[in-house]
Amino acid sequence: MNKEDIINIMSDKYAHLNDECKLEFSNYSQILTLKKGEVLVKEGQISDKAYFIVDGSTRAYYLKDGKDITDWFAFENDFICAINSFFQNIPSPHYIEVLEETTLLVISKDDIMKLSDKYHDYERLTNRVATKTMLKLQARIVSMQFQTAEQKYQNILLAYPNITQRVSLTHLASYIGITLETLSRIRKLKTRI
Amino acid sequence: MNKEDIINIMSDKYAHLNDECKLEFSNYSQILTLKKGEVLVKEGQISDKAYFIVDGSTRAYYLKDGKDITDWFAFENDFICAINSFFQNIPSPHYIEVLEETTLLVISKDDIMKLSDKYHDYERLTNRVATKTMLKLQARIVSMQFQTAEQKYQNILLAYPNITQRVSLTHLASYIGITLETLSRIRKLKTRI
DNA sequence: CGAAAATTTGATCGAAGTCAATCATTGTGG
DNA sequence: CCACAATGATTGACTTCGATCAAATTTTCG
Repeated sequence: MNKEDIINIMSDKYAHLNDECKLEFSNYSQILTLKKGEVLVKEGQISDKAYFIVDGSTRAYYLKDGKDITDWFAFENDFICAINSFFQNIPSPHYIEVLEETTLLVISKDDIMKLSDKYHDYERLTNRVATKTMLKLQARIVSMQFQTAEQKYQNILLAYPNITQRVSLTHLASYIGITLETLSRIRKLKTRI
Repeated sequence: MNKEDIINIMSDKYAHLNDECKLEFSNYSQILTLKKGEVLVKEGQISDKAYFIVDGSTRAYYLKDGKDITDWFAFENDFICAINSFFQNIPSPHYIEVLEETTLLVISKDDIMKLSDKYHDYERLTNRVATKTMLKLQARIVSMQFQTAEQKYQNILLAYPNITQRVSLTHLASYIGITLETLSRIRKLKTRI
């Protein structure tokens, strides 16, 4: 896929961009293809890049006391960045890695800021991305606070019906805030009933 | 305080607004003063209003199986709205109430959208509000996922050192996702040591 | 094919929840 | 301005869900 097509998808999904804005965005961004397991961001690094997933999947995770905890998945037509580092210019607590062969569009924060200052359309697009992310985080807090391990699992299946085919149960369990063992037991019960 | 002063504070805190934009915002917004316990939004209501707290405090909460769970506090110079209802035009799962005598600036979603479409400055301001909220939610997820009840309490004290003087322990406990009894026990230990 | 990674299964434990009974503080009407 | 009801906070006894630790089994892939 070429950059213009990708930017059109983005424009359709988030907010309309005028032609001049699209063109300039195209000039500022690069297409990147990575193999499974390759790393976009490492812990401790200050990352000023945002990634739009054209095809494939990625996850952000931390190592908390040696344990690998997935904090975010991003699939086709999603954005991902090292959220704390990107917005607060601090060392990233997250790693970001690619879960399969993945094609991305990369743009730097500087360029996003230039585009946002110059084009109202682009400011609107980043606003929509932030707002959608905000709503998703809000829903996740409700899920974490009120749901049992089993409800959390059912809930993620509703949002992403085929997620178990795309990510390992280890990553999925840590994402919904339960242990791998508990997830395994929940799944066992479900197939029985 | 008059509207112009309030809008200047908002412009300073979030993103600069030009004079024309400030003036128009002033025309679209209303000052409202409420007494302790008065309600801004009720569960089930579709709320299209955003509130900027000039002075006082508010909280958003749900009734989950009869239990009152605080989901958000807003103090001076914070925004608050019924986040799900406002952005997705659905019945609000939240109530929003005023915790003490509180002065607010109210603006409707329609007017926010008009201002955002017309003024790049205003779009930028709403973008900043969404981004800040997103980062706060993200931090809260990390806190909920990794911290013990005691760490959650220490954590909220770091962010809001005098929060226990402004909100009841009942509300605080539910906000950090622990029971009132557990919070009480944590506080007892701390004063002893 | 065989090693490494992922998942399942089992046994045990503990942090925090629940339920229940005071105790303390606050605010209002007589 | 006090009484006392209502609300908020503390304390205790007990329970539970899901974590942890450990081992076995299955899957993946070089």
